[in-house]
Amino acid sequence: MKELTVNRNEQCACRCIHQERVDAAKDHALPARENEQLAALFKAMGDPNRLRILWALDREEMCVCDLAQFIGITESAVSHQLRQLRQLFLVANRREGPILYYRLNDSHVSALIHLALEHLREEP
Amino acid sequence: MKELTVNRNEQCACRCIHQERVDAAKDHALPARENEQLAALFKAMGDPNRLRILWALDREEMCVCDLAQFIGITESAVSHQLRQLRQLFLVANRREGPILYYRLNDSHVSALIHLALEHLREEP
DNA sequence: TATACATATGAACACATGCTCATATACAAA
DNA sequence: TTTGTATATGAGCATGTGTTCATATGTATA
Repeated sequence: MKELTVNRNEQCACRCIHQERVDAAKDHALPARENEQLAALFKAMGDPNRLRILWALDREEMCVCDLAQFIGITESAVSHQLRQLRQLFLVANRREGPILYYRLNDSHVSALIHLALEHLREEP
Repeated sequence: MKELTVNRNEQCACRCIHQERVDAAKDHALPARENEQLAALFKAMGDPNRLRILWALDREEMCVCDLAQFIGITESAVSHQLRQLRQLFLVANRREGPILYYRLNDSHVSALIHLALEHLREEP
């Protein structure tokens, strides 16, 4: 937090126009922790390769090397990305022998992607 | 694109298990351009301060210095973030004298946030 | 056990990002 | 025009991020 206008002494540091709006916004703000989690969720979906992974898994489950070949990056890179997605509960996996099959973890992820696509397709 | 197993000569460079899944994923993949735009949209929503801005504007329109005081960063920082959000059509503004009032640009943004919140609140 | 394969992990590096500061632009009133 | 206010923009910097490479872990088969 930083003061905004401190050129002369004894001047009000707040040059905000609508204090009541600021107060109302603070009252209705998301709890800090929830805000961070929500941002982390969107950020996770905000990388082109991670989004490709999610989009592909929305159709059918795939293993790491499938995804690597699909996207055109190393399996290591895919594995790193999948870890992020796992930690945020965006994807889950099941083991079948040595192979891990990844899938979307819940229907919200798919719904988020399709809703965002609607937004895109309405703009010029 | 990189070959994955090239230890011995004459070996197949593809060690992917399910070629048919890879092909199907490629068939159904989003066009590259749309994928980039979609990722950019989520990325824009994936920063804690930008998300605070969007959350606040979902209630009522606010000007730059309101937002700056609400969040606790400089007006310059808010302005930089608003530019990003503007360029992606997440927010719009209207001028009233010297003051610019910002608002959410369409209802999808609000819907996206609330849908994502549902996802959050279902996980442990 | 030994070998092969699928995946995970850690280190390192190039690049992107968000902030502040300084400065520019835009509008309104004197 | 001049002054004041609201916002925008560019530069610079510290931090974060995504990738690859090297290596470790885990599982099945010989």
